[in-house]
Amino acid sequence: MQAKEPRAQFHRAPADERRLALIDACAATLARKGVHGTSVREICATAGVSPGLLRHYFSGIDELVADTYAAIGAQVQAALNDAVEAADPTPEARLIAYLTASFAPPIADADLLSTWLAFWSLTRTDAKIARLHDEIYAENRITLERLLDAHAPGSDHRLTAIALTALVDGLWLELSLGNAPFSPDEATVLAARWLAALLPRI
Amino acid sequence: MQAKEPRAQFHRAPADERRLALIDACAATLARKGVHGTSVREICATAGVSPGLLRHYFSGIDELVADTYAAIGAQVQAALNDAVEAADPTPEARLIAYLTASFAPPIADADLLSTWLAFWSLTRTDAKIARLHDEIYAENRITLERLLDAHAPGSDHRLTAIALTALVDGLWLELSLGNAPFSPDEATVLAARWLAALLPRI
DNA sequence: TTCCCTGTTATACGGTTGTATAACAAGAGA
DNA sequence: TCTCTTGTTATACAACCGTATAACAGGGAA
Repeated sequence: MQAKEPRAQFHRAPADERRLALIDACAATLARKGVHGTSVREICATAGVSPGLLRHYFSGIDELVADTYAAIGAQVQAALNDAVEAADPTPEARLIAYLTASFAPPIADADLLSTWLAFWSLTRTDAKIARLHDEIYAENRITLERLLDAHAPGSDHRLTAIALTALVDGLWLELSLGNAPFSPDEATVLAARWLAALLPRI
Repeated sequence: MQAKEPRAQFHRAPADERRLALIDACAATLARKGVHGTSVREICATAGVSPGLLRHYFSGIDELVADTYAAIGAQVQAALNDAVEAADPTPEARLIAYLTASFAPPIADADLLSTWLAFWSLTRTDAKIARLHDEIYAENRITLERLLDAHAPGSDHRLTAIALTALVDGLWLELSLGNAPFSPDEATVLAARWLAALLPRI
């Protein structure tokens, strides 16, 4: 005979804290199980919470994913900015630091890539995700253009920033996918070399 | 009252043809619906075939996806090679053609990107997909190194090929995601400029 | 201590998933 | 024309999906 299970104990958390826990759990699940394996139940299990609670804080799983994108995007941008601030205060060192931060943790990370791939793959079908993508990449590009301008003032760095972003993204992708035919150090060398080729000393 | 539906007419196809049709349908579904919306039923509906048939040709949906990756990868490599052969027969023109073919159809294509993202996202969890990825990228890199060597013989082009691949991948990604802040023509200009910076006249 | 609001859980629902299986019929070979 | 192989369909199944709802209980307010 089946004894009736007592209702599980639980803790009432402040709204902000619970929302953040769900966002973290969403990112972790996307990283570990991929888009395919990410469900309401899986996310809530990771967060240690009953499945129904998700809809108490979010209109649905789509909104949670979008909010997770925004949060992860901000984390990445913050990590990049931290790297810049930790570098020597010369324009060139700051620029190199910004470019090469993508080749070391926490940015070069298989989990982060898995999460990011999930966001990319939603860009086609979810307009909100597409808008977030545009915002995040625009901010990234503007930051890079500013650093380029500090290093070589006056000229137009739009295309240079676009190309450097593409290079870094491509190297980051291969590194994070695993089994890359080059090391993080080599990626750093490449970024520095290409920067020097494009921006000879003024 | 429900009249009993007559069994649908069907056509017996050669094995190769049916397998190919299912692979095409799988790619189309991944492109149109994303990983999330790609199911056995969806693929078979796209192929105009009953759901059970998939398992007559593949051990399951995972094997079909892997075979689709191999097929699409071969198509991409073929398109790149076609671009090279259509170019002027000078080493430089062939090299540029290889690099910039990624910025025009059929390679710069939102559908292809969606499919590719699905493959990438499976790399973590599916060892077969990971192995395919390594093979496809290794072949791509070797081809590029050969073209580089024809243009500037003698030196070691490993890192150059890696960097050019990363640059092209990054530009291709942004172009295919849509709303890129640059045009395909600008991407072509960038690839040519960076190539010139790395490989000054011999 | 008691009350009461509401964050949280448990459960239910219809729909979809991947796979298994048996019945059917297309179409080649005799 | 007939037979037989087998490619194909139809159906069934348990497990899972996202969401809706009502009952419960944590814990601050009084």
